[in-house]
Amino acid sequence: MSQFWKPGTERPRILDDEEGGVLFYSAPPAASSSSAFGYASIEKQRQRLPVYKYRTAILYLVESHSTSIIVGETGSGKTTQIPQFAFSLLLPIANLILLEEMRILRTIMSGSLLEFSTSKKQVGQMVGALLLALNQDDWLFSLFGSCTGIAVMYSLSSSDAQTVASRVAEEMGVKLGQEVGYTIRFEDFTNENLSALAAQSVTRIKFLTDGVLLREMMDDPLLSKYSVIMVDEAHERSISTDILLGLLKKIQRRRPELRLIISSATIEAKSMANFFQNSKRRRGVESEGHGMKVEPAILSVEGRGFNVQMFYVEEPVPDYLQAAVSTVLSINEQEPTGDILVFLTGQDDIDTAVQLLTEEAQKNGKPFSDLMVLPLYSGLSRGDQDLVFSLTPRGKRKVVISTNIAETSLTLEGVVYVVDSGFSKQRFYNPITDIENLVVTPISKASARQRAGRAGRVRPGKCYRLYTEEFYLNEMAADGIPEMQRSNLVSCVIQLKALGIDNILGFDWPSSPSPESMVRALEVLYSLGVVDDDAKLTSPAGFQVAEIPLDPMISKMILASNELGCSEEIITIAAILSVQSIWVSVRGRKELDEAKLRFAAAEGDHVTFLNIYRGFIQSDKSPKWCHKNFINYQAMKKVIEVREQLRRIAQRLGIALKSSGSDTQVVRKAVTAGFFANACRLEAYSHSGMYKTVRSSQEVYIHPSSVLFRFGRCNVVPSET
DNA sequence: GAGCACTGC
Repeated sequence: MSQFWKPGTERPRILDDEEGGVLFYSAPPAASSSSAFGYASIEKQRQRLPVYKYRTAILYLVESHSTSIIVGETGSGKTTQIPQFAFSLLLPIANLILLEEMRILRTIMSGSLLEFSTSKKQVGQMVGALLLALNQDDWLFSLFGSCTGIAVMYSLSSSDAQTVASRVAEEMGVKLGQEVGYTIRFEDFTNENLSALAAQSVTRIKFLTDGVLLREMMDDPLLSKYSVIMVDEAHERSISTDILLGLLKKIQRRRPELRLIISSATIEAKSMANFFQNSKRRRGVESEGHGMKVEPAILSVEGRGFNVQMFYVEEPVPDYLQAAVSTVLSINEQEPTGDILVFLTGQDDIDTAVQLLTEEAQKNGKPFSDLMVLPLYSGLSRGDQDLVFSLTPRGKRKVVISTNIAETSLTLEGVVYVVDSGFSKQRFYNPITDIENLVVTPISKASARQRAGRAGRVRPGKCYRLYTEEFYLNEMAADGIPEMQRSNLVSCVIQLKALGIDNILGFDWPSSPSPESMVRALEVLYSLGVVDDDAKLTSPAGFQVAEIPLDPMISKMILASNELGCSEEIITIAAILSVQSIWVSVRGRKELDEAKLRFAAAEGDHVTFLNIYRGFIQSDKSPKWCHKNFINYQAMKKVIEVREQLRRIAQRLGIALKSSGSDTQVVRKAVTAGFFANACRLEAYSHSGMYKTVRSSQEVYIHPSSVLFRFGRCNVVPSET
């Protein structure tokens, strides 16, 4: 069986890192063990992963610390292996725990964060002791005694959760959806039916997205089904990650037996440790009773990437786009084969660079004709994105020009050279004007390292940084600003409210958002009537809005459509608003504009969306129809999915599905009921089409992507009703 | 005349 440390044998050593505070574990490589699950070649692959030789160490840390922070670079194998390690701790319980006990335990553990009482905790310990008695040989099992023992890991994107889950299922030789499963927005591929326990096929390792885990907390605030929770890629610091980290810290106080594994990049590890350290001081004596270390453990696992040689420019470059293009050309001239990945900021830059390089290639003949230049950003159609993953033809060199989608979300094989502009587009939020902006901003050191690492996946690579070494060392921020501090917090605040966290300003965040943003979010929620004078969720509107997995302004619009009798239309609009864009991105704008005109409605974009949706349905959801009309087929498919989900939720909330037919006025009233906070007035005598917001007289203009941009500048925001 | 990247029972 597993090789974790037991009392009486030599204890693994934990060493202080010289750089201060970070603990490294020095472990002799584990002797290769025979696999319990066939698949020899897969087992060999597993053993080659750097994280594999830390197996004993990781098991030891997870047993003896309530929080373990694993610092692992890309390619270390932490995402697929650590859940399996944790699983081996849970396995014996799986065989012993009885159905009836599980049912009791669920009841015991499902109290809310606020209502959890001592007596319940005592029962939990009692059952824990019972399990311990069943396992006299192994003291470790008491640690997990009061749970059903499902290890969880949460992953950043839904496609990650899917691919990682199926990989892990394969490695363990089990069927996906049984012992190993995943849950993402539209797919629940798990088996949590307790009667499946007898058949041993109940899901014990579940991969899910942050959003799903947050939703699960609304029914089960203590996440009582899980005995180990692993938060993967915590350094990315998305809003959901930060909310989760704050909540998990709270849960730890109520469930000292819960084990957290946080996977993070090096630079963030210490601040993460500090965050979890603080909570335990307050907990004090209580945690000692469980025989666990109070301070979080940090373990560092090396990545499997190859060495990447760095190059910097000697002088700052005046134009990173030009610099990127000429760097690509000189790599192509001077360096041996290997694909090139260029990081720029956005679609505009990327299309320009692609055009420049393609022209250059045609102008110069060989060796430039061997270049295969491809753009990569999320707005591309599926087909165009797939080109990037196609094999590079023999004798060709692929040049992928990308946004930071290639930094974390997508991995390209075969890249040997990285050209890093040093910039990315980031969202910034101004709570005073209540406006979110995308701004080209210098990246952080953490991002720069991540980008460079992309060059070392297949063999030693080279990274060309279009900024000076001095800038990197002295001026670049170590980490990016957490999303929480750059965003509108309306959705975030209502989620916390729904979880029973009323003191938003006093919440223990990994990094606090500005009080202005939080106050602004509360203001909006108050004006929507979803929180009351005491900032508590109203009933039923507040609870209903929290139930709908959309921006509260959109949710309010859906509620309003019920009384106005246009819910069919409004859920269509809500579904379209929740996808990125239903238009394909085209370089030549003329055809796109003409296509838009075919659907454009004088009433504005929302009614235009309805026209498009109806057209799509009438075409029998035809991809051809989409292509003809410059509409993104993948996006429309998602609209159908989201709409179906919203329809179900609406029905559950008692919203009658009703169409207003050709009456668009009620539709506009419903839109206004949700979005009145954005109302603005056309300035009299303004020739530039300037509007001012009703709330704060902020200058605003119609966005060029709006149908109203071309249709003349009529004031389309209906007066409040 | 313009859209970094994700997510949601």
